Amino acid sequence: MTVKNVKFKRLRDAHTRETAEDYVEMIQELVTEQGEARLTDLAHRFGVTSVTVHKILARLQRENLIQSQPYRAIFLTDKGKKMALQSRKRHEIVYQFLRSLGVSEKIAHIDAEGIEHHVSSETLRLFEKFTPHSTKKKP
Amino acid sequence: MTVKNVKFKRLRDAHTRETAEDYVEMIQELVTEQGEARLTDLAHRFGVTSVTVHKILARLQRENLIQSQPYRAIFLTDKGKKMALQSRKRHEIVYQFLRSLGVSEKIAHIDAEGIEHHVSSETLRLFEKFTPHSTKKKP
DNA sequence: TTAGCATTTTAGCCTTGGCTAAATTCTCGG
DNA sequence: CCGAGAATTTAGCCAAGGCTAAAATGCTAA
Ligand SMILES: [Mn+2]
Ligand SMILES: [Mn+2]
Ligand SMILES: [Mn+2]
Ligand SMILES: [Mn+2]
Repeated sequence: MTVKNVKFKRLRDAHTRETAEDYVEMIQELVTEQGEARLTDLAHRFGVTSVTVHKILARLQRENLIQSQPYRAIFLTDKGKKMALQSRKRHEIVYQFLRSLGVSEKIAHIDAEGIEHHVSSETLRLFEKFTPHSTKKKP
Repeated sequence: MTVKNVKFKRLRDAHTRETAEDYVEMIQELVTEQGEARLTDLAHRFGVTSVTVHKILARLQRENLIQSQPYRAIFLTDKGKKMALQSRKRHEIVYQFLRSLGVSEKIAHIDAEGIEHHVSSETLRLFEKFTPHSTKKKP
């Protein structure tokens, strides 16, 4: 592997991580919203079948990101919680940065969902730096 | 597919589009640099085996993006050229925008390689708008 | 000219993320 | 309690993009 194609290696690795990041983020969201995440909720949110979700969850469990008993709800492990927190933070920074440029809410949501998996920490810091703080005052 | 999850737009489809974009872009680059693109060149540039390239090229030919005879060089079709041009333009805008924020060359190259596939035309226009023109003067 | 090296192709394997069909398990209203 | 409907799991299919091993083809230098 030459120095030139390191960037394509990163891209492939990013792809294998994207699914995990989106899933742990969504599981966290569901647990916060409604106390637990069910397979069916995930299928609805991602717009795929329950079978697809089931197989992805098997991988995430194998990778020690989630924990669940057969026919029961899904919860994040400590490792999963850590990834979810980082992913959510990254997602939010990218989204707010796009909004600050003037990207519409709808498009910012769509683009952030993809971009979030490809921003290095260096780029992320710069996105933060150039996002005006909202400094919302209490009314 | 509800309106809520359009943003998750079938990860697999997104990935197959990304591969096509990177390949036609690279083929165009090789044709410009050295008159033709060979399978081996692509394998070297992407850091994968020639077998992997061969299979991807079969798909691209099936999708009418490239054209080639057995054991000969690979060329873009008109459709492929169109995609390559758009991809190259997008790639360049993303790269220059990241550089203008202060992202290092190395990291900007890596991040642009991933981000380029996830920026809508709306976001792209705003990236352009906020990238200072280089206005390099002749010495 | 041709032998050997380089390139391309074929065969066959794997993992991931899609799907449908069907079996299993759970849960809740009557 | 119990059965129906909902949720989950299993089985089996597909395509894409990875790989190694080996066969086929192309090319060039001696
Ligand atoms: Mn996300
Ligand atoms: Mn995402
Ligand atoms: Mn590119
Ligand atoms: Mn790319």
